[in-house]
Amino acid sequence: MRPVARTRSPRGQGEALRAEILDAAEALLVETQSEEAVSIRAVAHRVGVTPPSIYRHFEDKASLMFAVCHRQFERLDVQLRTHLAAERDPVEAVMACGRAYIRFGLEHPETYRIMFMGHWELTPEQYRDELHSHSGAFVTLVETVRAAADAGRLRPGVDVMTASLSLWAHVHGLVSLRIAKPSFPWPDLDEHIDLETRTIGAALFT
Amino acid sequence: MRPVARTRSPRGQGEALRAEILDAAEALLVETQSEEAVSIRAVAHRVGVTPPSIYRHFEDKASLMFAVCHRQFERLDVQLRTHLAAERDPVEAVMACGRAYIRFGLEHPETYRIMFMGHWELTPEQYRDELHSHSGAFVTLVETVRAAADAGRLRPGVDVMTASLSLWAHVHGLVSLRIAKPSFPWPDLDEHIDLETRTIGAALFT
DNA sequence: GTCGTTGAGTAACACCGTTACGTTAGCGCT
DNA sequence: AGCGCTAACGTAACGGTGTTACTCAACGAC
Repeated sequence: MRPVARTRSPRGQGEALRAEILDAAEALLVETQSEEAVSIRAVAHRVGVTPPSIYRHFEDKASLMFAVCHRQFERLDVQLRTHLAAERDPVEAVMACGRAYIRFGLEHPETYRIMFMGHWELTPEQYRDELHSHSGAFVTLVETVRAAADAGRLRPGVDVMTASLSLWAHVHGLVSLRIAKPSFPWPDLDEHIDLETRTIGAALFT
Repeated sequence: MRPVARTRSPRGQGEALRAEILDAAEALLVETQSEEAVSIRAVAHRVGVTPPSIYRHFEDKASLMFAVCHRQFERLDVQLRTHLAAERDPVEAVMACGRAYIRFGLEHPETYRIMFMGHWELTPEQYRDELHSHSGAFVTLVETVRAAADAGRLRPGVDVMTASLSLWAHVHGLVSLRIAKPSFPWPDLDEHIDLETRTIGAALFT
């Protein structure tokens, strides 16, 4: 019945299974693009282990899913900073940041859905991680906006935090709507991205 | 075991139970503000009926949840048109529309979450309803924006559809972020609404 | 009064997350 | 070398979920 032969981890290497579980859960999520397909049992079966063994490494299913998404969002931050470094104009950098964010969200729809549309009963320590998680990307955004502000490109009467929140709301709105309502007659993605970034950009920067 | 006495519906009134189920499901959703609390069994128990009886009136759980949310969103459209009629300035009407949308979303967080953040395997007929559902509110928005455009208040280079999509994305982004991340240090709600509507308003209208 | 149809119940399936508890293997220590 | 403790898992089961096949009862028409 066990699909994958798995030899038990040596004494100190109990953490090895944790990594395998995380990989399996992420692979399952990416393949199926469905949260409910990532059941404890499915993950355990994939790793070649029994369901209860998962609980030695993750407190519950929410913790597991959170860890999976958390890891993917760390990659978002990396991706953001990469696209960011390529731009010289500070406002263009903000826009590149937004475009990269949108692309990431639409390329990982189920991950994005779980992170931003799931409802979590967060434990205090998860709360800290969660804040740090999307804060990673958000802080990157704020820094980029601040750079634009320092260059005097922010419209008068707009402060850094306000601009960042507006950008986040707008960009997240675009991503989550397109994920949630794929049946809607959306404009072409590239045009849509261009349109929205220009709209919000014009409202906030000079 | 049955908590509520329920006499069987007479011959032609089979639809009566459907309404009771809908009411019970909605009440359960509003009270608990939790989708998973609204189980088929919980709804059936509340109505005073056995779980399989639900399936005579709803194809599956998704259909039931959809019907519940659909009904609440019809009320959004009514609410929107009410707030709308109170404004004389066409741009102010758009802003009032946005503010009402935001308030509705934040006052019905779980409903909003299910409608815009759940993932549906929609049947073709549900697809039609779904399109019509949020289209109800969206069409209202488009009409309002068109009125502003007719009054020559739209910024040059911005068409009605573009403006409507931007507004929707921005407003939905604000709502869904505040619902999804209640732990984030958000600004005061009234200030936040005012800020965002002014930002997006300035970008689209004159 | 019979009969068919409509409205609902019974029992069960497969799956889920989760837990209490049993088992095995390896490192440290005497 | 051998004992023992403990880390690393497995077994079995509980309560809950959505869903379905089948059964039953009541009512209206003939």
